[in-house]
Amino acid sequence: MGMVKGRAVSAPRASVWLTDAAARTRTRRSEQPSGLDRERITAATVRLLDREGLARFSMRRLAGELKVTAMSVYWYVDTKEDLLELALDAVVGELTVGPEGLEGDWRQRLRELARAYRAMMVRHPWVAPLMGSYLNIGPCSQAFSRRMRAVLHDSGLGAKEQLGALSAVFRFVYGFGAIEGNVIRRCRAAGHTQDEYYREAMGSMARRPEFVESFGDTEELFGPEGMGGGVAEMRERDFAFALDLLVTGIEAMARETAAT
Amino acid sequence: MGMVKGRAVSAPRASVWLTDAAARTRTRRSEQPSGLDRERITAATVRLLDREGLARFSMRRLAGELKVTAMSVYWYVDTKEDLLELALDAVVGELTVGPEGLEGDWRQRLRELARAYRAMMVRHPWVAPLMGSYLNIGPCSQAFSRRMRAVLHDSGLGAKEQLGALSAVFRFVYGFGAIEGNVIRRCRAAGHTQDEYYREAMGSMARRPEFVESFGDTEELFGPEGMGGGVAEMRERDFAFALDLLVTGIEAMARETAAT
DNA sequence: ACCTGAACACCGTTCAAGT
DNA sequence: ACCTGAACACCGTTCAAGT
Repeated sequence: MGMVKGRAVSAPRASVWLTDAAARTRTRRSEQPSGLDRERITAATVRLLDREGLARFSMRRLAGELKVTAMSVYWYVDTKEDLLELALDAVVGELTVGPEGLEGDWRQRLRELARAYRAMMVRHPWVAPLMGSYLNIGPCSQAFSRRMRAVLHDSGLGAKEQLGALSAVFRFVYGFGAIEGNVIRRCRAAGHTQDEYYREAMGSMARRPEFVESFGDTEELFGPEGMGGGVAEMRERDFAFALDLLVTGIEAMARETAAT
Repeated sequence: MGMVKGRAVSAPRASVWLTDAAARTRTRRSEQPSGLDRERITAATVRLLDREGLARFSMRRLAGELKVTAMSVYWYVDTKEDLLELALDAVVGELTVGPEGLEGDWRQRLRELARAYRAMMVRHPWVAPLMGSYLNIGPCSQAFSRRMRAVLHDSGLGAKEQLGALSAVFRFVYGFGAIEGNVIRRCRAAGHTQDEYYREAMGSMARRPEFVESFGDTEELFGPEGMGGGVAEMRERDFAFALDLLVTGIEAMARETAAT
């Protein structure tokens, strides 16, 4: 318990998922007048975040969406942060592609999981900043992590290396999804397509001598050839390449493990 | 130009760095009464962000730090967003380790650049969320990117692959720095060390049956053996492993390039 | 047990006015 | 050219009160 400017501040919990069971049972136990419960609130949160983005999300707006007073929500959820953590785990729940992922070549399974993760981050551009802000230990996050560990178990890496690779894969995919989700968010805010946005930025840069000096001939890198079929495809190629890099790296490290 | 709830909203610029020269020249042109200019404002912003974090940063607090009215800052900077973008490029400027990085084995140079980048993100835990939010085309960001491209030029990859690898390396290091900077930020907010924080989270999880089921024996993964000398060292190992994975992957892909 | 209204201590930014 | 004060339209959250 600390004091900030005379206001009592209790140390924040690490995560909603670590609150005691009693607090978590604030789910519907009878027919509420408003029909509210945690699930419904979380769903509305996801809907609102998808529609208007993280910056415009507020407890008051959420309450409006639920046709209820802002303060009603606080009966089910302690803070805005907790609510966002719930929303985060909810969309990670979309990644349950089914248990068929448990067989087949580990390379292909890793590619599939990575692609699904990235696709989710692109579908929900507000996920990236949140993912970086929480512990990600909700039930759905854990289920996904378990699947990824199963894949790496089959890679031929040693037990210690599997943990290292798990962390590498996650941060790697996160890095991609975060940047990408962000550009999407910005474009949406500006009301442009990604290609327009990119062209505008490139145009502004080309008109500035420092930038040309720095990038050399920008046409070479970002012109029709370099860009191929637009920004989306360029990023697709980048991601595919990065995935190759990852798989190739794991294979090579696994050979080292096997050799010793 | 759009309308949101009757309020006129002009499409946001892509970046401070893409504003016209006239606007950027709002630097000191004479001795100001308050001694304000962009540089001083940016420096104060970095100081404040380091000390209190992104969440507590506000234009009003910054103004207080500068002993000036909140609105004075707006003479030099259009929006809070612009200011944060300036602060971001300023700390990337810390990465100028000198031109000696231009020779030597590309593997070692890549490792050095990656390590420096990560260290910077750990020094300034507010960088990660911002880095994901802007285009990162300030002069210092570009200088760093140029150095990284020089390194990859020497890796033996083809020209196209070099671009892919550049993106991979950046997103990769970003992923690491973001997660790590975040935990640091949370710990600081809670007034705990990272080890305390980690132990607490682990303790809470161990007391919950679902978690044990999910992670198996948590002691095995996170106990004294798995953790080694604390969280910091565990992350150090993870990062080192990931760096190996990256270098090994690039080497293998370069061999493929050479073979065809 | 659940929901509301009023209030507190904040925000970023605009705008008219001062020097 | 630079800086200020007052004001607008918001925030998250607390707290006492209602049903």
